[in-house]
Amino acid sequence: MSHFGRTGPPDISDTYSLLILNITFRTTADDLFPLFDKYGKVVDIFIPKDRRTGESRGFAFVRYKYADEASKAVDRLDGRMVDGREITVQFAKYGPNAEKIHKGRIIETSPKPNSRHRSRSRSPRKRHRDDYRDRDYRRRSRSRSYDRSERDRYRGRDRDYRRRSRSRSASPDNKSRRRGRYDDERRSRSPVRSVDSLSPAQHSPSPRRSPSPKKIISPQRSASPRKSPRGESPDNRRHDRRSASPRSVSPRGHPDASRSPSPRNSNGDE
DNA sequence: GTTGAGCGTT
Repeated sequence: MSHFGRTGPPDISDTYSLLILNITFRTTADDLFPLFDKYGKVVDIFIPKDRRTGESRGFAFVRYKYADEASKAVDRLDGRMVDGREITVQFAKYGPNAEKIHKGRIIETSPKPNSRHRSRSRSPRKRHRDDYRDRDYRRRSRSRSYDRSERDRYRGRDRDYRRRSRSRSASPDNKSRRRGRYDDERRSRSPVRSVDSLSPAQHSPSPRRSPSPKKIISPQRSASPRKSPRGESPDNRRHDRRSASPRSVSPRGHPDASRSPSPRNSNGDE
């Protein structure tokens, strides 16, 4: 059952490969096997997974032993609802090594080395989901050496690079525009570490909220530092830094109240 | 935890 795809290509000499598209990211070979096996002898089922996340990429390859059975499976299973999605079943056009395939069967061995490596003239794709992947990988790319070496090993396979070759080189405007909601979430909690990297001076409850850093000490504040119930909240501090105008904004909406406590203190107190 | 055009591994 689960042995599909784990032992490598068992026998591609006389098999007919079917490409299954639009399967869910949770669909496994075990889920597909009973379906396809009903229409013929299934030699192998392979679901390409992402090397980094290990998740399914959303399509699968089913290899039949006989062409007529494969053809029948295409006819019967194409458009079939699997796991809530309508799958697309068709004969594979390319082999594992970029061989040309006719009706799922390899009719040509790997192309000449000096010739064009990959004659896969595919229509331009958009790959918008690379955005999430890219940021996701960078996040867990703590060990770059592993990720790097892994990519090197698979260098030459455009399908491994097609997803990476698009971003990075895009204009900054484009990048910011293509950010999805996931990026927003990440940025939302980014400030957290910013606070962590702040200097200790900013960590302490900042009594200096007046525009004049020199005269930060106020007698009233020193005498009653607890006057403001939320004046020492870390969240408040962070908010102040962003607002850059803490005193101009009063919780009650009275700007005068902020400065009224000691208008002369600001200049006469020292 | 999410997503959705397409062609593949120990």
